[in-house]
Amino acid sequence: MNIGAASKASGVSQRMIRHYEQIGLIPGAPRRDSGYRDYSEADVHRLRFIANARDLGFAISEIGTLLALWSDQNRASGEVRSLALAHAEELGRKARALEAMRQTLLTLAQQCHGDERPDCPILQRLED
Amino acid sequence: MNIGAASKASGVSQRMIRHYEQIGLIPGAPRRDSGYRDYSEADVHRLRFIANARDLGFAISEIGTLLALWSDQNRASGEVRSLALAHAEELGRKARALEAMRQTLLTLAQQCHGDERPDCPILQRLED
DNA sequence: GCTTGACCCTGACATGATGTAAAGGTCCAA
DNA sequence: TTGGACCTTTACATCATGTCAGGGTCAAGC
Repeated sequence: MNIGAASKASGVSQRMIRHYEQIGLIPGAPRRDSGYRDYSEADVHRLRFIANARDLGFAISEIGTLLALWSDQNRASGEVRSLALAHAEELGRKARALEAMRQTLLTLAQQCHGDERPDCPILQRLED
Repeated sequence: MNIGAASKASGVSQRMIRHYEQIGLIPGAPRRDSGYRDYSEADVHRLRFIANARDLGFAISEIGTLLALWSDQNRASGEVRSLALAHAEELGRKARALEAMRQTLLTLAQQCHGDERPDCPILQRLED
């Protein structure tokens, strides 16, 4: 399977497939005489795994660990679980930070009459 | 005032002050004979404005608009308000996306016994 | 006056994940 | 055989920020 087909089947862009190969996240695909990369179903499976992990917000480095655990038949599920929980906590931190910014903005916007007059509590707050 | 003092007074790193100057977010500071940049209180004031806006998650391009509105005595507060509300909505979108990822992970982690056994619903989910 | 340490300058490289574009080789069907 | 769709590598861009190197400046103390 060429990289284009592997990309379509996995949902990972060609650009990122090559990138993952370059940074060592996935092994280099075997090449045909033409130099074209050749992918198997198992490769596509792994790429889909990566895409799913990205969709859950895991960073590339974490995905490296997940891939290692995935292919380790003797893994302890506790390891995967604590990695997931740590990541969930990090996501929560980020979400709360964004939400706090949002609340601040909503509060300020509420205090702003928002008409033609130049007077504006939002700008005043940014000044302090 | 040298850039170091301006940085301390405003909370913006020297690196970022130079960067903001380079991308045109702030005007270039006047130079002494030595080539050192020289900052006024007004400059520090503007830098603090930028730092506050960054803390509220505004992107540089948005801050450019905010700075223009800030220095426009004839601005309509409605403009600032709608910019802030649009940004708040964007923050909400991001926060909700992170929260959804987090919930998915927590649900999966709950279904994972998390012990020495290799069986793990989290990895199974990533496979699909 | 000289040294020393703290400060400043520019330029470059790095991050993380991804897109895009250029310049060129390959494959297949008509 | 030709055209179009595909592949290759390389390089540059994004966004905000850090850090480092190699060099100039300033001020205080000797």
